[in-house]
Amino acid sequence: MSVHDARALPPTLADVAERAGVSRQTVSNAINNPDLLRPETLERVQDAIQVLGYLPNRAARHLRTRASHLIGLRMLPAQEFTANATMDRFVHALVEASREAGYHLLLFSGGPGKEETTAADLVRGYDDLLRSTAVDAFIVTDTYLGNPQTRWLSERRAPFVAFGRPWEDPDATHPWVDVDGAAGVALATGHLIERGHERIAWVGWAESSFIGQDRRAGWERAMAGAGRSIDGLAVGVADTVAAGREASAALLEEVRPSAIVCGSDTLAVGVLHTLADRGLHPGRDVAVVGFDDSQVAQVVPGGLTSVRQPLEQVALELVRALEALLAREPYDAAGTLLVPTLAVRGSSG
Amino acid sequence: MSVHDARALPPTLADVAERAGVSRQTVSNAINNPDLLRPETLERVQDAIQVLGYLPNRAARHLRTRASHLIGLRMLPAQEFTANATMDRFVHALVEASREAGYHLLLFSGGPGKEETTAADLVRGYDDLLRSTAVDAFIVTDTYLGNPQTRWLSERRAPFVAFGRPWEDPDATHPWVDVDGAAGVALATGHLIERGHERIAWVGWAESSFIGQDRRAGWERAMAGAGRSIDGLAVGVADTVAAGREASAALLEEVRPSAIVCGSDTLAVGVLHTLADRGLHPGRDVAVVGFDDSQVAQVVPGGLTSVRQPLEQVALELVRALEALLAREPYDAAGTLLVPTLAVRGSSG
DNA sequence: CTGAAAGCGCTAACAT
DNA sequence: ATGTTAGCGCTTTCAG
Repeated sequence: MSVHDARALPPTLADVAERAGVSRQTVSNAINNPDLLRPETLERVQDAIQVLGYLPNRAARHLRTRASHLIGLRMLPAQEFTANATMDRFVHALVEASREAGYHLLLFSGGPGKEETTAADLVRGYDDLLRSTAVDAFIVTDTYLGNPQTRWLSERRAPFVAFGRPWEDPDATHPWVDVDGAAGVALATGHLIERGHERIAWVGWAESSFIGQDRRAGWERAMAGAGRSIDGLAVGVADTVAAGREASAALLEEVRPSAIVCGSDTLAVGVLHTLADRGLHPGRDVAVVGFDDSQVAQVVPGGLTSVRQPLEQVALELVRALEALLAREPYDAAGTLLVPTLAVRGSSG
Repeated sequence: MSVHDARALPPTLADVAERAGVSRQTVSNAINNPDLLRPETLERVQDAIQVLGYLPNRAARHLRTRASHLIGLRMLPAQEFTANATMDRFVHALVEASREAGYHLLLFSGGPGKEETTAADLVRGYDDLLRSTAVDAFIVTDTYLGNPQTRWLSERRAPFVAFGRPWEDPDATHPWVDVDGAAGVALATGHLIERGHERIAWVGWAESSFIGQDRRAGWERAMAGAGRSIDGLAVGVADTVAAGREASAALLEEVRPSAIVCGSDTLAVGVLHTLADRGLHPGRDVAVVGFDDSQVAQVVPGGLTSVRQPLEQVALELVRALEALLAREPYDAAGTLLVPTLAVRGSSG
């Protein structure tokens, strides 16, 4: 690979054609339909491509084929710490997954500013990219916020796939991939039951979010499956460290659970604080499990056992769905539900 | 904003021109050189644009103007936790900053795989995007790895700006923005000195990285400025929690510092582990300061005081430099050094 | 199997 | 101040 001055214009099809002694379309065919060429010609063209370091001009190709090979992903402003970390891990996974499919990720941000957030503003970023034909499709991540994006994109018949179930709209027909939160929490709860815990409490979100309900359902299911009562063992609060701390303090006073399953690592960290306050040892005195396997779970003393979302797999499935969608191939499953794993660490014994 | 079927082709210049009763060029001028139009005509054209929901086709514009308005950013695979979190915060900031300048971020990933990492592989992503004219410029973040990117891009005369000083090549002429790690650590150390600490130890990286040396220099400078000896108070280890834990345990045995400044939050977490092991209270018995203001620093019980990089400002400066570069405007300063702040929490008293 | 012609949507350069 | 012409680099007809 020779060092080629980037200010000089890159070689074009015509340059390659001239060097190989063929016409431009033959070069085009060599790239897009190599089977059409006689092997001998093909090799000659490929040599020329190699020597010149030719790569098709994306703008020209995009203009002609109406395919940018770009996927739009909206980055929300920094949020609650656990949610953000998950998103960031997801972006990494997505970059890899889309690369293998020949796509690049185009990042854009929310509305025009924090001040006004009308319905139109909420979809502005999507709308602009769509109308300027900047991306081939979107990957939508914030389906749970109850915002109008998915519906708007559907109505507009814009190609997109979602990370997250269409909770509020069971009739939605777009492809989606989600992680089975209930299964993850059931896994965590089962793990604690196996370890002999009887009174396993739940500290989750107060907001009646679908995700929160889903995760809690996993705890209930596992408890019921083991014939355990859940009376007074559940509490719902805001998703903050302070709330987790207070809620767990009250639980320890009142129902004295031997283990606590949390709806998020944020809440679990709050529980760990409470244990520290009282000189209790996580895992020995009270077992604790979080959700999301954040960095905090990994470095906290002794480690925090946590449910880990298979984001790499989510990314892979999403890109696969997107490819099918853009190729107008029949898409067999509307939605895919992936099962998380449990990262077991000291806090569960 | 009417809901427009995205499968139908978006309106073009010609559509707007027809509706406004002008030529295509006039519409183009209305968008790019509105001053050339008579106010009356301009308004008519703008109305038509509004009604049709017209936005210029990016591929066509890109092809014609040779400007994609895309900035390439390479995402490295997940790394040590602190470094990753910083990168992710930076990406968020960059999305915002570039939006305001009319740019979007194009994410791409490292080499073709983990197996082979030849020199050519290391720049493959950059090379491909450059040759296919996919991006206008790059923002390079991993200048400290000693990899050939910056030099390669320079030789190739590809437009780029760097987050990070050209440590190894003082003759480099590309624009860069960096955070003054030494100043940050000096700030932290000064903070501890103010609080009356005499024996302030340093736990940093063993690897002779420039960044590590820079940060350590800040500690040395502050200590010297206050007339404190640093004899036996510095230790360099790998950037892991375990290493920070062991190093601090040894320090506490041998030189009994009253405060410990760390080269990273990772190391600081290790120090916190050691304190917990010995029943010591961070901030009361031994003060601890980290670097990077990671999420862990924020949620650890009592909180971890930490040096915070002004990444939002870094992003802003980088985009500003990039705009100047692409406009071939004179760039006054080759490099900009920004000063971090200190997020004070319980661990420093 | 290869080549010639047309055109994707836009803007730069030149007419008027 | 507005219109006309040409062409950015590519692929998709359609002929040979």
